[in-house]
Amino acid sequence: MPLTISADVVRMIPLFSGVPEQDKETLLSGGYVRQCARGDMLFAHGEPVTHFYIIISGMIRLFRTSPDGKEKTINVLTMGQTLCESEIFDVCRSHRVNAMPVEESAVIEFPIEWFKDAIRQHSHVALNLFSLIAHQAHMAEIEAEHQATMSAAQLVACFLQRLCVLYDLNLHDFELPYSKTLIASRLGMELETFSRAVTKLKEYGMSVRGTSVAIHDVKRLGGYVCSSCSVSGECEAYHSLHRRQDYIILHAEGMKIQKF
Amino acid sequence: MPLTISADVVRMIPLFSGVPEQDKETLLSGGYVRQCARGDMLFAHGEPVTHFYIIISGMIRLFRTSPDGKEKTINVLTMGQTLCESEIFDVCRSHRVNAMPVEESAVIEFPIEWFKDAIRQHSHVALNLFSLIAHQAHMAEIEAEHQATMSAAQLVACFLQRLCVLYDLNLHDFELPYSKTLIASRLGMELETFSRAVTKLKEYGMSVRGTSVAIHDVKRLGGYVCSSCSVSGECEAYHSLHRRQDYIILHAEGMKIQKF
DNA sequence: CGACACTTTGAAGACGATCAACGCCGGTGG
DNA sequence: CCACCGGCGTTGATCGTCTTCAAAGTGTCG
Repeated sequence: MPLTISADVVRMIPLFSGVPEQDKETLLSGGYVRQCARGDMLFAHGEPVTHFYIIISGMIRLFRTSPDGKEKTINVLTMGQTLCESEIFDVCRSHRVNAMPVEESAVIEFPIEWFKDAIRQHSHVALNLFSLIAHQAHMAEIEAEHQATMSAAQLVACFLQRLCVLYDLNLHDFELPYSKTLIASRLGMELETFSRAVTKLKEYGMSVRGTSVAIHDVKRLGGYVCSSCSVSGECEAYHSLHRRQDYIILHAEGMKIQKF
Repeated sequence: MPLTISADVVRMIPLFSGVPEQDKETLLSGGYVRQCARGDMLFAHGEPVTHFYIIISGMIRLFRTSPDGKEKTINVLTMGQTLCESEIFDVCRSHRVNAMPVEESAVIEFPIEWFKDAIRQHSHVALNLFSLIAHQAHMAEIEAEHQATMSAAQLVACFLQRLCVLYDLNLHDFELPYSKTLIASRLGMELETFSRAVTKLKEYGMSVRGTSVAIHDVKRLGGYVCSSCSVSGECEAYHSLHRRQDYIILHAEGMKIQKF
């Protein structure tokens, strides 16, 4: 059954940013709320794409399995974020990833045909979806570049600082939003490698105790660098605290120079 | 000055696929042809984004430079492909990459405001642009996953087979479209590593002599696997020869098992 | 023929994966 | 209350892979 979603949650949905309240209601009324327990599959790689999803609570992990049984986490999504943005437009109508809640979660699901029709009639949402996908493409490119050029320690330093931007956390003292095992998998490295990377980063002004992290010296860790001006180096630390995901650390410079 | 572009070239532009001839003409009339010599910069990382580009001849390399002076090639584009698809929508109005012709090239350039206006009036083009960006996002994700999970030899095997699909080459005998140095940089590895990877692949049914490559045994190299059905393994080799870029090798299975 | 760009090969070193052992903690059952 | 267990994370040792540096080989074009 359609269900009223708390206004706080609706405000967290980037897809709806700037969209008139009335349109949001119309759109939400076409969705059904689905609860999903930790470990259930929301959908699996290869299954036909039937819905578009908006997460309203919890945390969902996207991952792929390789033939030798290893799992690579593609991303971890939380409240307000969406699933299958580009899959619903793919000529090949099946899921490209597995989606599984890390913890008890709830999503709103929209039948794809209904949803495609809806965005045709709500151009503002279409535009948001467009910039969302454009942004994802950008981030994925950066990700690929990082994987190809950065050391494990750099990847970790970069990721943790981006986490702070994304979740609006206080750099100088925050809690990891999910387990180290999950972070390691997200970064495409082994848990042991992650653990050692963290140890290394302690020499660079970062302390970690369980899930509590404190980054004392941002600049020593590489600092925030806007992906668009990293060449000229005009970006300042904290440039990124505007909760803009496209500010990322492109190069943890200090670390590279000091070759730890 | 606006210039008439050969119909053959226009047919190669995915952005225009399915668009009425008349609309193509209208759109093209808003662009100016720009010649660009090998080694010139078409635009540089950090500069303001002023145009949208369609390549009409030659080959253009996108790359970024890290603070320690290393260059990472993001992609190599040829006739029919476009530049700055998502950059023109970015809130941060500056280039995210450097663009430099590998060889004498020509592009049509459109002032971004004019172009944005044009796609508003040509919904078919807008839709094409949308699916182009969605596809790029997908490929970038795959790329990041590959970088994180594949060995150098697997990356090379995968890349070469994708090249054949992309450029419609005969797997059993084709010429590399660009230098090994460029391919290595594109794959984020050193030239030496690339060279050794190729040597290794010779044991797996591939011969390379200069720029001539022949893949004798596709299945031994990992084969083509559709990214959407790789789990079930129902895809056949040659599944991908339909010149569909979204068919890629997700896992070079044989190679992994044989652990070369 | 020589200059130069491009590529290959070898040897040494850095880095990450893997395997194994152990510590820590929260929960369950006796 | 304690013993046991399983999930999670750390640490150490070893091994394979990729980078780096150095040298030599190949090819093309003037």
